[in-house]
This record gives sequence, C-alpha cells and structure tokens, in this order.
Amino acid sequence: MSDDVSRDFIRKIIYDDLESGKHDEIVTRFPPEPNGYLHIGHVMSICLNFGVAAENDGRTFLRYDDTNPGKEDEVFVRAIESDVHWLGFDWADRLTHASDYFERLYESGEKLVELGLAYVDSLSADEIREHRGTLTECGRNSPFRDRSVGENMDLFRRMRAGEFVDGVHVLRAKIDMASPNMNLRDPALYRIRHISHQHTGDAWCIYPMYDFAHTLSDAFEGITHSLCTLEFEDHRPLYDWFLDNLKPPHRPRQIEFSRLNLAYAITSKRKLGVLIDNKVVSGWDDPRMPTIAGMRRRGYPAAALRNFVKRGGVTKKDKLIEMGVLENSVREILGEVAERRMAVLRPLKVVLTNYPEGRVEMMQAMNHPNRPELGKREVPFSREIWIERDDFMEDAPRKFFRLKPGGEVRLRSAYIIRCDEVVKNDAGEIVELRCSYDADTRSGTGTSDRKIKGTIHWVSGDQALPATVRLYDRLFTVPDPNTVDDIMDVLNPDSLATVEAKLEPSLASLEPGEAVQFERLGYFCQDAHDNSKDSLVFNRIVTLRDSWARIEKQAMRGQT
RNA sequence: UGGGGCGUAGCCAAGUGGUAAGGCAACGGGUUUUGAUCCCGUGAUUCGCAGGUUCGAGUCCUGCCGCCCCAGCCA
Repeated sequence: MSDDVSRDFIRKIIYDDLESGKHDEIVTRFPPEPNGYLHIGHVMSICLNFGVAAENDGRTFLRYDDTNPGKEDEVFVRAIESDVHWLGFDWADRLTHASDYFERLYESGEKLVELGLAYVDSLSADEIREHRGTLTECGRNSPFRDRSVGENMDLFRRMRAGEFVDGVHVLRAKIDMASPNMNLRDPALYRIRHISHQHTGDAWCIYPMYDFAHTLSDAFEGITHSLCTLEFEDHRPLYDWFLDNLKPPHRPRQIEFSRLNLAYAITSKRKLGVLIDNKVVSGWDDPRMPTIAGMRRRGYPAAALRNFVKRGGVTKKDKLIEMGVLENSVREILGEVAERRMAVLRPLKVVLTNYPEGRVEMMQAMNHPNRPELGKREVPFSREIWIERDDFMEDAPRKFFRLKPGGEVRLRSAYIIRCDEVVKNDAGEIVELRCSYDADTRSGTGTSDRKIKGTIHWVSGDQALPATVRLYDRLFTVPDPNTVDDIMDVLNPDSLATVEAKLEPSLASLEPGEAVQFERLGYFCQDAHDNSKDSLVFNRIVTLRDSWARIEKQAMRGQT
C-alpha cells in the first residue's frame, strides 16, 4: 500500500495497530445474513473488509450471520458466495457460520449465568417491551431478574433441552435497565424457536441474538477489526461488555463507518423485495436492481464497482452518492476494454440512389480507435442502410451537425453522403431518406480528405441482424427513495424501454458476457438469461456521455 | 425533551494550529471519421452558525443550529 495516498480513518487505525505491534496480522470478516441478495451497500463493506486485510497480508472470513432460522434461506447463501467471488475477493478456507459456534456460544451463555450476569426472564415479549421504558424514561427490572444462579442455569438448560414452547422464556444479560443506551437495558441473548435451521437442522431450539453471537464469533475467529456500519455504534458498549466479562483469548475491536447510499436507488432488502413482489422488476438480478447480481447482469464490470467504492471513501458522514459517479466508473473501464461495433436502435431507412444495386462492399472498421492493436473487422456496406432516426432532422438547428436535407454527413468507416430527398407517408411521417454517396470518400482509402463535421453510425440493410435491445434507466424519480413512505409512488415509468434494433453482422459471434460499445450510443452486452442465437437480446449497460443531449436540454430551458 | 454520531464547493473527500489536496459533476477551449475518449483551463477570502483563545483556527474552547441512528424474543 502506497504511503503517499492519504488513508481513511479505519486504515489509519489498522496501520497504527500494525506499527505499534498491537497486531501482527489483520483479520477481518464480512458477515452477511443469508436473507437476501447483496447490494451496492454490501459492495462497500466487502471491498473494505477484504481490501484492508489483503493490503496488509491479512485474512478475511466470509461468515454467515445465520442466527435467525425463520428468515434465512439456502438460496441466498449460494448467491452471496458467487457475488463475492465475482467482485474479485476470496475467503480461501475461511467460510464460516455463526451457527458453527452454537455450542461455544451456548457455553458462553452458561458462563454468563454462572457469573450472575445473565438470567432467564419469563415475561412475555410485550411485557418485556413495557418494562424497557422509552428513550427518555428508565426501564424497570423484570420480576424474574433476581432468580438465583442455580435456577437460571436449570431453566437455561431446559430451554436448550426443548422443554418450553416458543416465547415463554428468554435469556437476558443483566446490565442496567436505567441505561440511557437502550442496548444495555438487559438485552436478550437467547430466544426459543422450534424451527429447523438451514445449517444445523434440528439440533437447536434456542438461537442466540445478533449482539451476543456476533461479538463472540468475532472473538472466536480472532478478528482484529470488526468493521460495521454506523447504526451499530450504540451497540459497541454491549460488544465490549461481552468481551470484558467473558474474556475470550482474542479481543476484537468494533469500528463503525457510514453506509454508502446511491442516489435514485434503494438499499434495503425489504424494499428491494417489494419491487419484486409487485413485479416492478423481474427478480433480484433484474438489470435495474442495485444488487450485485443485477449490476453484473446489467454488464457493470467488477472493477468498476471496486473503483466506485474507492471514490466514495470511508468516513462516518452520511452520504448519498450521485448515480453519475457509478456510471462514470463503468464508462471508465468499458471505454478502455470494450470493442466498438455499430448498431442502430431506432432505424430510419436510407437509400443511396447512386450506389449500384446488389453491390456489397466490406468496409474496414477499427475495433477500438485508441487501441489499434485490437485490430479491425469487416462491415458490409450496400445501397440500403439503416441510420438512427435521431441522426436526421428536417428542421435542424444551426449547431446540429448530423444529417439534414441537402446536408452532408460521414458514415463512420464508410462514405460521405448527402441527403437529397425526404420521403414521407400519408401521415406526414418520415419513412425514408434518399441520399447520394461520394465514391471518392471511402474511409481510409479515399482520395478525398474533405472535412465533414458530422459522423454517424449505420448498419447495412440486407445484412442487418435484428435484435431486441433493452434500455435501462434509474428505477426512481427522486434522489432518495429510501426516505419516501411508499416507494411505489416514486417509480420511474421509463426505467425500461425496449426497442427492435439493427445490428452489424459481427455481433452474432459475441462472447457471452462480453461488453461492447455501440458507437455513439453506449455500452451493451447480451442478456445472460434471455439472449439466444435465434433471438438476440441486449442490455444497455450505460450510455456514452452525450454533450449534444446537454446542449438540447439547455436550449429547452432557454425556451421555457 | 435521554443516549450515540455527523456537519469542508452541486455530490464525494483530504486536511489534526501556519494561511483550503484530489475525484465526479458543471463551465470554457483544443484534438478527433464516436457531439465518445484524450488534453488544457475555470471554481471555497472560506470550512453549519455565533462568540472566545492565539501573532495565526477548518483545526483548540464555549454556546447555538441542522441532519442521522436507538425503545425486535431482527441483523
């Protein structure tokens, strides 16, 4: 790790701990609960935890926080593993579960009972809530708080043995019902749940709570720095309480950082689920979803996600990062890597009246203008071609330098053409352009070096490949849908548009997962689920930067 | 109104007593057979606000304001 880069506050702490000899090795963990798919917020946590360890030759555990069998599912487990791997991180043999430690956790529960620091409470959930007090009023002690160590031990063991039905008892830490920190008002440690667990089956009918299980799992694994988000800051005194009283051999330190929020997106598993349930999206991996699976299917490169996170930084300040930062990270990688191709999304027919019928020329097109080593490909050219409807304007403003009546434009990697005639149907809609080409201007070999301001893309009519192209946009109309009462009220109706496009023939042999740039339009890839040889389906990953769109927008604003 | 955090440019973010880095966005210009890429240039007399300490404060002190989190047998 380079020293000239200023370190974030967590890396500073870690560096100091290494420097001072407090730790010889850094050990971190990424602890997802297998109850949903990983999203952009998790990407930050994954990059931080795995990144900070890797930078210091440390180790990172992928540990499932599977303490609530009612909410967790095996299907999420597999998705989580493939997502983390795809992002570029590896846990080697350090794949663990909080449930791996259920026996040791139980022993720690008994130890707390022995120490007189935990008791079995027999109040109902409602009664416990009533006793807890409020933010401004102290709680009251449970009438069962002073049970003897012996009675507590007996009850706790019988809880484990399955003698009680759900909810009749709970093991609680005995801390302070008057604490201004709600987490210290005798938090629950164990609850009874006669449910089988996706990993331990029916071995248990009592399950540990998050604070207890998480703290001790960290300690058992020798985690040195337990990095979590800000909402757990209030839990740190409890985290330290467990450590102080149970005195495990390793003492991890919890450090909190702020979550990464992405503008116009949602990062709540519950709300993401609402989108799926209401059929707003097709599933967890819908390309509009801010899930890792969705972004991957959309075509975002893993490296772009990693760079994006790096740009955000690690702090304790609430942040809402603009979508543009993510998109730019994607463009940055794809601009370098993606080969160029031509495709017409909204086709307008052009007939070159002076081009021989039946003739087909193969034009040479660069695969990447800035990387000649990526070579060239052949693109067929003929009398009838498709161009983008947006590239023609009948009444064009002065600054529009694409095609207009009587005007000239260069066809990328081919000839310069002039628009001679606009053909319309009875409804007055433009259905065809009749143009003439300048035979001297063939790309590369042309004898003419006439300068033409505009260059547009095209696809040869006869050889064009039909394809369905999905154009994605943000899912919401407001920057912070997380704060809205009902996300269904702020859905962007145009988050998905589908067009029937014309592609250049070489696109038939694209590798699955390979992103290409459709010149002048954006980056695209075949959809992992719906694309097939017989019916091509492409996803738009992200548009190119479009300064013409910006000019148009400004003009609009000027008019109104 | 209890407790815990956080406030530096539109969005992120360095800075830890010596006179406000950087990225993204925006704007201006150059190159260009992608209105892309690339290149160059332009932003904070000011760091939530008000006082105070100091030769000197974003950095220290005091007060105030604003935003976020906490009352699951969820994580």
